[in-house]
Amino acid sequence: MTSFISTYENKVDRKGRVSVPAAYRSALGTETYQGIIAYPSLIDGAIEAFGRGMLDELNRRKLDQTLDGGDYTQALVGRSDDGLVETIMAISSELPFDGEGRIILPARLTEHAGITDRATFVGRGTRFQIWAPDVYEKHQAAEVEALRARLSGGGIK
Amino acid sequence: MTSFISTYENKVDRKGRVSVPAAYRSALGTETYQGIIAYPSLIDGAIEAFGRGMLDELNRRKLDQTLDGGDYTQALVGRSDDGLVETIMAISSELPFDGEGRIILPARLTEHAGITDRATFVGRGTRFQIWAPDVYEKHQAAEVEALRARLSGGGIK
DNA sequence: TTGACTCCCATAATTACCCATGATATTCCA
DNA sequence: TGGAATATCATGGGTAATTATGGGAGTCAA
Repeated sequence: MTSFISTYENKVDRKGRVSVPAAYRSALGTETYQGIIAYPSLIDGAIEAFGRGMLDELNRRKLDQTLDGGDYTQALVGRSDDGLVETIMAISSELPFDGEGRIILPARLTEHAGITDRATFVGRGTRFQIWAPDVYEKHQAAEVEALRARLSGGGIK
Repeated sequence: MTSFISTYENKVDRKGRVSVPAAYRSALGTETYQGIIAYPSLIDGAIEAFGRGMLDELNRRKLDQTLDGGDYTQALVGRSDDGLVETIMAISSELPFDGEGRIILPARLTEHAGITDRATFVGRGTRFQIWAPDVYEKHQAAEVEALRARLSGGGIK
């Protein structure tokens, strides 16, 4: 199972290139396509990213579900109720690695995330995010604080 | 089931390496990945650690749950729970063993725990903690005292 | 030409890998 | 059963490989 964990802050050079952390690249190692899939987060001011394997898995399970449910129209024509997967496909970019494991972030994505010369890669298990460092720092502090409050309340062992 | 017990105090050398107690390593023996997962405790001034198997299990269950339920929204945008797994993934580090069963503690973690040249490994059953020896000593004394007070008061049945 | 992009090479810092040592344990066998 | 041979462990250090980063040369299209 590919698994993205930990956070890394890397530089974005003047050509717009940024190294994908080696740990993430090796997590993607088994995949044939050398690169990542990315799209602007629908919730956070960040970039969402994952491997092609994850994309295929999503499509496969979605197809299974529609076929098993007898919804052939949906399977063939590709229309679902919420259209989320189709929408994600539409707004996603394929970002191939160069020889050194770097990608070029399209302007559309850096603008959404407010990324200029530095980028923070944040592991989320099955996928990862790319943030502007200062934005992420605030977001993360709030996230941890909420979790800590919940833990001290005895919610998790 | 992997099970960590007892405490050990080991040296942190000038390269930042520290031996994981052999008893803990053999408890992890069945796992394919040779190393541990660690993150700063949200409650104590210590490092929390466990095997890779536990992390994968967390991820797998989360992914299956969201995809099998047809909840692509959660799988894609990551709001399938209140953020616990997401946050743990972000603040965790993957620490692989070298040939001698040592790990390198990232600065982020040693600073959180106040660890400099020595580290105390504390078994907690399914997981273990890493403390600065002097900090742990005080913490442990207080913990024992609280427990003693509770027991003598007849609070436990 | 001017960008935008890909491929290739260079480098400093970090990390991984290998071997060595002393201190404990453990095994073996006469 | 006593004691030597053998393992295991924590620790230290040297060296090769990897990583993140920067820049130049070549390609293609407008």
